[in-house]
Amino acid sequence: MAARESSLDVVQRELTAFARRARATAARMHPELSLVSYTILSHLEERQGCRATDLAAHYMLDKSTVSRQVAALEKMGFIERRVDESDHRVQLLHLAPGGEEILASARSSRQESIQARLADWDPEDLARFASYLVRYNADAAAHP
Amino acid sequence: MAARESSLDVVQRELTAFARRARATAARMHPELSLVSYTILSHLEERQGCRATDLAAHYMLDKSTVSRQVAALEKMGFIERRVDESDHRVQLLHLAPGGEEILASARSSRQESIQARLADWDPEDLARFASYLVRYNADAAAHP
DNA sequence: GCACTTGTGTTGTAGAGTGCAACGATATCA
DNA sequence: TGATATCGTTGCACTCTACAACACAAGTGC
Repeated sequence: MAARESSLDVVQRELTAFARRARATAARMHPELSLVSYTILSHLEERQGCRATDLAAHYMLDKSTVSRQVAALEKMGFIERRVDESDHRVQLLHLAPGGEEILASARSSRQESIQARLADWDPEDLARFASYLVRYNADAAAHP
Repeated sequence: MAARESSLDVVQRELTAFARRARATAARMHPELSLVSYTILSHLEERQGCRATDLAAHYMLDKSTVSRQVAALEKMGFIERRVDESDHRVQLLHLAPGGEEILASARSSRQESIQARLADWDPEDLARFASYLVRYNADAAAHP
C-alpha cells in the first residue's frame, strides 16, 4: 500500500472497476438472464411472496423498471404473481418451477467461474473477504 | 464459515448485490458523470496517453462504446485526443484541465460517501479489505 | 355514503449504454 | 504493390432506466 494512496482510495477504485465489469461478465456468462433478472430471482428465492415495491426499494430501481422486469420474467415462466387477498393492490411474487431451475443453473455456472478465480485463496482469507463484503454492503444500506 | 452457506456463496451474493446498486448510487451522486465516464477519466489520470482500445479491453467494453464515450467526454472538454505521430491510426487520450477538475470533484464526493460508510472500520480491516479487492479483481482479469 | 389522500402497479415516452456489423484510414509485411 | 491486420467511427437494434401520467384499491375524514 503506497503512502500516497489510502485504503479508501483503493476500495473505491477497485469497487468501481468491479462494478464496471460485472455487467459484461454477467451478460457473457448468462445471455438469457440479465443481472437484474438474476438478482430478482435470487431475491425471490429468499423471500417468496415479496412485493414489486420491495424489490424496487431494495435495489434502488424505479417501480416501472421492476414492473417491466417482472412482466418479462413472468412471460418466460420464471415467476408467478398472486394477488394478495387482504389487499387487492398488491401482487405477491413467487418463484415458478422454471425460475428455480434457471436460477440454480445460473448460480452454479457463476459459482464455477468464481471458484476458478478464488481457487488459490486461503480459506481463511476467503472467509474474511466474504465477511468484509457483507459488512460493506450492510454499511452501504445503512448510509444511503 | 457456515455449514449451509460457503464463503463462495457469500462473495457471489454480495458482489452481485453491490454491482446492482453501484450504478444507481453513482448516478445519484454524480448525475453529470456516468460510471463509465468516471472510470475512463480515472484510468486516464493513471495512464495519460492511453488508447481507446486499451480502455475497451480493460473494462470489457466494445470499442464502439468506448468511441462514443470518448467523443462525449471530449465534447464536454474533459479529455483531449492527440494523434500518435508514430502511428496515425491511434489516438492518445489525455485528461484535459476540465477533466481533472471534475474528476477531483467526483472523487472527493464519492470518497466522502464511502468514508461515511467505512468510518467505523478498523484501519487494519480496511487495508485488508482493500487488498482482497485488488486481489479479486486481478484474479478476475486473469481468469476471463 | 362521499370526497380526499395514499399506496401499488402499468404504460407512454425519452434517453443513455451497449454490442454487432460494416466501413475508411493507416500500418505492416510478403 | 497487394494482402492482411489494427484502430477508430458510424448505422442499427436492443435493453435498461427514470420520469410522468394514469387506473385501481385501500384507508381517512366529513
